[in-house]
Amino acid sequence: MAEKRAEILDIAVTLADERGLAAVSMRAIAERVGVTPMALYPYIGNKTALLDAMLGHLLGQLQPPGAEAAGAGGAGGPGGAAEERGADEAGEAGTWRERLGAIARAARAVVTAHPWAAELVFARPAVTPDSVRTVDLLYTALLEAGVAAGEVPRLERMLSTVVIGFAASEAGGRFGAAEDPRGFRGMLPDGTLPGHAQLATALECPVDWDAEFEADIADLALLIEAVARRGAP
Amino acid sequence: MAEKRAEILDIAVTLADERGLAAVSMRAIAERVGVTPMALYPYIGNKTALLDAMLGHLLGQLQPPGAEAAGAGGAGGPGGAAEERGADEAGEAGTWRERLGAIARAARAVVTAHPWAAELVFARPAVTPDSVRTVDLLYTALLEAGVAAGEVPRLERMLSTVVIGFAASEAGGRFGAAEDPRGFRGMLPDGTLPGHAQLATALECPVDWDAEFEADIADLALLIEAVARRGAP
DNA sequence: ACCTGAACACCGTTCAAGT
DNA sequence: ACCTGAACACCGTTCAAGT
Repeated sequence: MAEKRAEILDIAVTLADERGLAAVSMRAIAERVGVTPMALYPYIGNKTALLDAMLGHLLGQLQPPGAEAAGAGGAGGPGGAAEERGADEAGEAGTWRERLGAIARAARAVVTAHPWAAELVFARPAVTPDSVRTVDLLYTALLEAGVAAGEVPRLERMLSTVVIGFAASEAGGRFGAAEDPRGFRGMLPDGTLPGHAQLATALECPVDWDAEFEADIADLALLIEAVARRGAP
Repeated sequence: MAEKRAEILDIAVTLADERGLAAVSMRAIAERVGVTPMALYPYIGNKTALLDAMLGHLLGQLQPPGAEAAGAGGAGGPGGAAEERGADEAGEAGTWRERLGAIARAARAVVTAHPWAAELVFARPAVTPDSVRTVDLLYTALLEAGVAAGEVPRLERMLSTVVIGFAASEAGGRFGAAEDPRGFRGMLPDGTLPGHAQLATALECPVDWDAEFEADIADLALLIEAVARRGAP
């Protein structure tokens, strides 16, 4: 009963990894399962519920070691290495800075391994047990950093937004070929881009996205310390 | 020739505003235009190009006054009030803090007025002339704040990510009913959520999202100042 | 209890014809 | 130059049958 659901979910995730979210259709899943599309419905409800479950399946892998009990679908699947590295780093040891960094890196690694997740994550509240547990780890880290209780939930949302948004921008293409607007310089009505002009040399070298992510994490930690210093608002 | 394209785009945007992005089909647009679906292709290319153009149409309204020349589609459309308020605030006057805040509020207002934009914005680089101009305003503001040139593009991306991510989370539902996890407390394997427990009172009151957005903007300004103080890395 | 098959109301897009 | 109509290869989902 539950194994069949897990099998369907596993096949759906594999399909998304291989051919993108657009290729995840009831008909395509059914073909791989070896069954009629309609036979899927008792197990997954409908298409929206399937997408929810696929995202939940992924978020479950963001947890620190010890949290993942039995079950959780067929062993492995593609991209498993990145997830496990991420999950290992997201444990409860270390300073709040290390733990926040580990969770952030794990989240980015999951989206890198499963880019289709970026298309789903902004449309669903973090209400699964796995998500709530990750949020709890962030709450604990922020409290330990000295952030006032009244500011913790907001800061958690801002942190998550930066991390998820960064990963989604990478996976989706927003951090694309936009950084060399030289082709536009002449075609603007007023003809000038003063900011770009002042940054000409800085905009010429290609971006190291790993380094940028680390710099963003470091700056967020800086912000958290500043908020902690100022105390309750 | 160009008027027909503008008419098609306007109808597509109106359709998305009224019934969501999923309702924007070639067939539905064609019906409102009063034409066969195939008659649209010479004007818009294909579905992906249509979505690109729809987003571009919106981003054009994020510009400060003076930037919008003639053209730019049919006058008005639904939600015009919010956009115009946003556009008015995003001008070039004031301190860098005021200008950053104005651009951020304008961007959020656009997504609030057209929630479907949130589904598109992470998947497309900011390469249209309108987008590049907005990025240039952010560059200029960051330079004025004293941020080192080598850090400006990264900080611009982080800023945009927070603002776009916040708006997308609101519009998409990520900032949903997740803030009351009391129902989950008992169903977790280890049974405890220490972070949530410490925040019990803070998590009980409903969130004022306008205030949260303003607090996020203020904190980003704080971070910009800290980065400016530390100078080049 | 579990699955199938036909059907319904949709998609985006191609291609040959029309005027 | 601009548009139509039929067709192709898809969708998610309902519903009545099958075993």
